[in-house]
Amino acid sequence: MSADPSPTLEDVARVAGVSRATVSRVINETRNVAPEIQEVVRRAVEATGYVPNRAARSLVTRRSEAVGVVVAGTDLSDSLNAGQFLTDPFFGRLLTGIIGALKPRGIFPALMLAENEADDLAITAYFKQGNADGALLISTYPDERLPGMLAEVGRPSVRFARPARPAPVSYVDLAHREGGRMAAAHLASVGRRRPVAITGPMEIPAAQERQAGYEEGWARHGCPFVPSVEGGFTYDSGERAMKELLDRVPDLDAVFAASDLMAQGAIHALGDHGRRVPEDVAVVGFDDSAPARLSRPGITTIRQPLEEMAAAMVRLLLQRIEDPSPDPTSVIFDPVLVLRESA
Amino acid sequence: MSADPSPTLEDVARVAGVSRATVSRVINETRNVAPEIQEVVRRAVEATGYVPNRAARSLVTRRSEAVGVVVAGTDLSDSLNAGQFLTDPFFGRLLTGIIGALKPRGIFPALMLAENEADDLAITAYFKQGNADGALLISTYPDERLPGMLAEVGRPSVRFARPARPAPVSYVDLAHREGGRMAAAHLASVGRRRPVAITGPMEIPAAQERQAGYEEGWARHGCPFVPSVEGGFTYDSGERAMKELLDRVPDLDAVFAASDLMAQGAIHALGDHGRRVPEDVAVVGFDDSAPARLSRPGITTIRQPLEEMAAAMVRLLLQRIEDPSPDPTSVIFDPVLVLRESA
DNA sequence: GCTGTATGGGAGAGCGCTCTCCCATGAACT
DNA sequence: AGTTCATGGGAGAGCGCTCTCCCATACAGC
Repeated sequence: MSADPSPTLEDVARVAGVSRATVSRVINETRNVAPEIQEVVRRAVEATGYVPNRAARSLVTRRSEAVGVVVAGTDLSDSLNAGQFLTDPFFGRLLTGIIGALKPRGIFPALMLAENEADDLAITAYFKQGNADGALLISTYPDERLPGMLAEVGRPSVRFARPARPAPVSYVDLAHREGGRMAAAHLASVGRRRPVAITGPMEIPAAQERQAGYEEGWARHGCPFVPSVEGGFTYDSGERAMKELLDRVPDLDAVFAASDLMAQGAIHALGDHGRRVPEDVAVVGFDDSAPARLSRPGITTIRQPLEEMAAAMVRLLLQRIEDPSPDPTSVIFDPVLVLRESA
Repeated sequence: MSADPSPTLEDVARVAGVSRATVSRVINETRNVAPEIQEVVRRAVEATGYVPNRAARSLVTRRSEAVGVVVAGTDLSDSLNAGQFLTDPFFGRLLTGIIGALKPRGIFPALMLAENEADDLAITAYFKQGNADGALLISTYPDERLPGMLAEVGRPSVRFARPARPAPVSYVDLAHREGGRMAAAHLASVGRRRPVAITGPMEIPAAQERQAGYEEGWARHGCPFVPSVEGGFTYDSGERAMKELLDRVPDLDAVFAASDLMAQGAIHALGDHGRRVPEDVAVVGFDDSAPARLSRPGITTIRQPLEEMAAAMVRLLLQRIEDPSPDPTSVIFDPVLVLRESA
């Protein structure tokens, strides 16, 4: 039933009665071949069950036709946290988008976790060995070494989110500032006047901009100062931050959390303090992840079009693999307000 | 700074003043080489920044030193569901475990989604091309084609969970029946007497066994009949099933849900009907996923040691890649009861 | 009828490795 | 001293492709 040694180009050529070169040309559509001969070759491929050997092809083309997805972050070191992050709906949506965009090209991405410098080295070596032609970088925290290291070994990369410092990397990002503005505008429109914020880690550009947009939005609505506490995007940090804010601003009536997970934590903390959501306090999250949909009350949130962003990352990367000469570029997407019960 | 064309074995050999073969022997530790010469070669590798070309190596060894992780399920077809599944903490923990176990071997797994027959074909072709030496299969639903197709092209596979029908595949699984028993025993031990169950999809062996164990456990505690409703492991299905059970068994005081997500849905449904958890109704989930930890009340659950199971999958697969001759084998792990507030 | 020019096919080198031979050396026996 | 044998190094084939040449043929233009 199964061919013992896989058939090679040579075998197909013999069956078709042509040369190896001709078969190769038909398969790769690399030069004109007479239609009759194409037909004969196709039939021979069918008959032999031929599938090109990727290693042999890669050896001469110097392309692997593979890409890597690198998940970087400072806090993946224990498996629980890493599980947490891979588990983050944010990541799931992004990954699904990437896989979907790659599928038509017959590419399945290799997944790597970069937790420390040793990993960066191992990953760079992996790329240098020719295992993959380029990288899609997803980090929770600004990690600047990898793009440079990969560029060094001639591998382009595309990052999700703008890097904190300039780096040889294209990126896809959201108009975070606009997202923050939308949150403020919505909260103001439902009559709130005592806003607070739970920000993301402020070393992350996205967190800075969400917050800046939020403050800007409130400034426009006549509220020049917004008390805020920094969180870490996680459930626990949201809960803790909310408690602190309730201490500092007992009469608050609106919360913007820079992630849905933090919003969920905040809502639970509010419940513990006897505040009803949204009657007493309105809460807006960020991301539109599963917790936003599933928890009670459903969380009103700012949605990132992650699937489309993932597709853009793939497009950008494949372009740069095809032609490495142009400088890195970027694409910015618009956020969308999703209304649920919490605000 | 960067070597224009990557240095080859030949280059290293020249620098070291030995033959290509000797350098290869040192790098692969494949035969005795005099210590002094080893040293010289190592220095030359260092000096040239040599990294072996994987394609060239694969071409002759017929090994890619890569493995694929195939995520299969019937309901991944729309990106939302796929995102949902990748997003499932269950999957995140498993994937993290796999990546961790593979890392010491310098292997980064290729991720593939199998949603339909075309995908199965594409995936099989991918393996046949020599892109990966073996597959780790994770399916939510029993999918039997892939192991056979992969075996056909000479690629071993290891499955998470026992296949519904016999297949040429090793597997790693949990003692689900024992898990069900533990749930019943715990609920009985906290004084409950009117148990119900929300099962997983009954075509899945794991769902059958959890339920069988649960019923067996209650039978031992003098409760021969346990009303149950079938769910689909999801939040919504848990919510729906709970409503139905409340209709049918208004005086129920214990619920075993075959997944944490369903348990969460059930708890919300109970809340909607004015039942307090755990005062009025005790709820036990399954998996110990993030929702079990994060939701209020925290869900008492049966934990699967997914990280260790993932490591076992990797071990089994690498063994079978090394030596394909032995028949597929399996490893079964024990569940652990994790106490939280819900029961 | 001769040259110029597309057009399409074949020959063969070579990508960077591994691995099987084969050979040189020296130690350990008879 | 001669033979055997273990040890370690080199030569070179060949893995399955792609791609550059080169050549055969056909056809147009003068």
